[in-house]
Amino acid sequence: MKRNRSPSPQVVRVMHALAAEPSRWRYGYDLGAEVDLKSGSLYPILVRLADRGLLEATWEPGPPGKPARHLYRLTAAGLDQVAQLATEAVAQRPPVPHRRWKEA
Amino acid sequence: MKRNRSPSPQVVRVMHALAAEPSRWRYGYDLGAEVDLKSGSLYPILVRLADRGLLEATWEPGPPGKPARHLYRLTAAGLDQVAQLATEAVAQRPPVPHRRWKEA
DNA sequence: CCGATAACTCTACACATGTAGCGATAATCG
DNA sequence: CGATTATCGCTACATGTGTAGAGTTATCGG
Repeated sequence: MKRNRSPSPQVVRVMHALAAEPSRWRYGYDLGAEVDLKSGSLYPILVRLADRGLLEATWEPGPPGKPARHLYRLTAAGLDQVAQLATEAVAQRPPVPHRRWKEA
Repeated sequence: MKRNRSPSPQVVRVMHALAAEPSRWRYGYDLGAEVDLKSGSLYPILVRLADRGLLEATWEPGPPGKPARHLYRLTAAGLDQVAQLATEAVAQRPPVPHRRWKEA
């Protein structure tokens, strides 16, 4: 059965980092430093978010001797979701017994 | 003053590895495993040998996400030198008091 | 033969991406 | 509510190149 987990704190950190400047392309190494996640946690997260259509991805060729960079950016859907998250954060006060992430 | 050191055992190992199949292009990571040298020892050696004209180098583009490979191969001069080394190894028996590497 | 020092090797680190596999967590259904 | 199990996060490893800096070695001039 398909399950819909609510975004983990790690995912939220990544999305916020990307949302800070939504038009800018970011790459893993960079984001990992900012958000304090190791490659083994971060890359799977990025791939999953991209699979769900929340991120779009490209490659930046990269100078000889250094690997090409995999670039990511929020899609419209991704931005929406960040907004949603913020709304929920505000709504977290009232004792509406736990409501979670609802698929769009 | 410029000095002429005789090839270190590490350098000899690298040159022999390359001499095993002189027409084949090899790259650092690969050679490092074969010859058991870490990058920090190997790359400077390769660069120095290339500077002296004993190796020739190219780049192999490399798939996205992985760095381009820096390829190396012995030049004619390089092969010569390997031969020279072998000769000296044979000549090492007689007590000719230490003769070293003579510039071509 | 000896001392100055060029030349060298090695340990760390930085850059960059990604996978395998294990254990934790949480959504869904009975 | 409680068990099942999809989904997730994390550690470790693999691939690859290269530099900085510390310390070592050995060549050459005297």
